[in-house]
Amino acid sequence: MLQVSYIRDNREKVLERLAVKNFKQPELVDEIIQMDNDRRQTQNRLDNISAEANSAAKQIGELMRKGKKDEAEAIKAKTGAWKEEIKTLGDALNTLENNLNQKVVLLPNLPHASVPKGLTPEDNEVVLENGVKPNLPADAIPHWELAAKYNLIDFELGVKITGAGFPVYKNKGAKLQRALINYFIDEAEKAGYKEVSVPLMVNEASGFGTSQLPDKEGQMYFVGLDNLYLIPTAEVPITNLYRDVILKADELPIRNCGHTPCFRREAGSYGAHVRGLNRLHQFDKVEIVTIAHPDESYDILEKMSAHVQGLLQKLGLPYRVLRLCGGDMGFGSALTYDMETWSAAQQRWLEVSSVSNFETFQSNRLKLRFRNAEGKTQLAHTLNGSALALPRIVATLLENNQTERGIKIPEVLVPYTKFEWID
RNA sequence: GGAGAGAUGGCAGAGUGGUCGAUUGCGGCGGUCUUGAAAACCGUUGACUGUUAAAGGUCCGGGGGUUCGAAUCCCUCUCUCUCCGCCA
Repeated sequence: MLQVSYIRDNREKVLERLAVKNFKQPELVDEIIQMDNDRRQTQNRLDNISAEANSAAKQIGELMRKGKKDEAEAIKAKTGAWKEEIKTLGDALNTLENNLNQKVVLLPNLPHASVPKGLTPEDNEVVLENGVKPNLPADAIPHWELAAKYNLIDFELGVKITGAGFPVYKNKGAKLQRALINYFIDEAEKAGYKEVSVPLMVNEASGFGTSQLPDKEGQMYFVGLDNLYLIPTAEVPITNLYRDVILKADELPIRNCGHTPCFRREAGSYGAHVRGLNRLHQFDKVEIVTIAHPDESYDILEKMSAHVQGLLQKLGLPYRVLRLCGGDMGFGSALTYDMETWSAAQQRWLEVSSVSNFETFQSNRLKLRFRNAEGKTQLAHTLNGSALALPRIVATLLENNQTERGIKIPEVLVPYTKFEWID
């Protein structure tokens, strides 16, 4: 959520930046400024009357104590009108604030200066490409066929017990999951991220804090009886650990990592591109989250990106890094890098990670602050990224590493899987 | 699920209608002392809003009410704890 004071002071810049994100309602900006003026005016009137009423109440108290009842009664007689006006103005202020908030929440974050203009994924900027795309034999098959051939994943069984998009992993397929999770966590810890294990359901306040709510209810599973949401990503609970917290400057940056399953309704998805592991309702992911000083957050974003790339390199997967264009970026992000691996059997890039700097967009909602050099509270920056999401990694590993003998497990994973081949 | 108790500043914990944004202790910060540290002593220490800076305003779990005046009284919601029951 943008800060109203910032919008007020930087109207032109806000409009210019929102245009990069192809924001459809630029008129909201002026509406918000106008509403904020009204709000401030009302607040001012309310404050003044409250001040009068407060001092009158004090006088009455004093007079009563001195036994000057008549004088006290005289002042009391005047308070009725104030009281009424305080009530009226208070209600008006409430309404104004609510209306204002409802509008502010509609504004996406302002994109960083380096974000390319553009509307669709085709407009994303390829930052770099790394690794060698394997030349598979002509009879190479996609991962869903490999999964069946080697009895690794049973999609139909998942449909029986839950529904489409909830696969059952079996045999070496299940072991590979566990190996990847442990490997990713170990690597994150080596890079300085402290592991946390967090709840898989969150309340509404948490959903709001990381900007899933309001508006993206439709993407999350909701447990109505208890008013809880299943997490679409560990970003939500891990970032919300620091909701309503004022940190010391020397505690920054705070780095956390965690593994969770993620639950996504993926309403509206369909077609060949969602086959197999390409798009699921439940999947496992290791997430890295950083709370950073604003001066450092972009350096840290690069480091987080480098960490993710390091994982892909060690796994021997060809990948590329995209700088998302304004139109393809998430609502709350200021700058996002997507990492995609090359799936050789499907002949397409698969997104396996997304690393973003949210600047103060989340922290303003979270009330996540730190005490700066002047001793004042200041909003921190929040960043997060997948390191990594499992299913498409599994898909790419299976497809790219298929040989006549079987599927070769990358060396770095062998200590975790305890086997070298799926055959 | 049943019964009871509770929610106050970073933490602990006072405060039951007025001078309370809130006693005190711990913690934090600054200082004295010390080669340095500890101890001791002195001072300081909530957030938001607002202003050039002040003043002022708001906040004692959330919301509503009573009153000239509410941390304090009333209603309501949420959460936490204890005991009982059930249970991985």
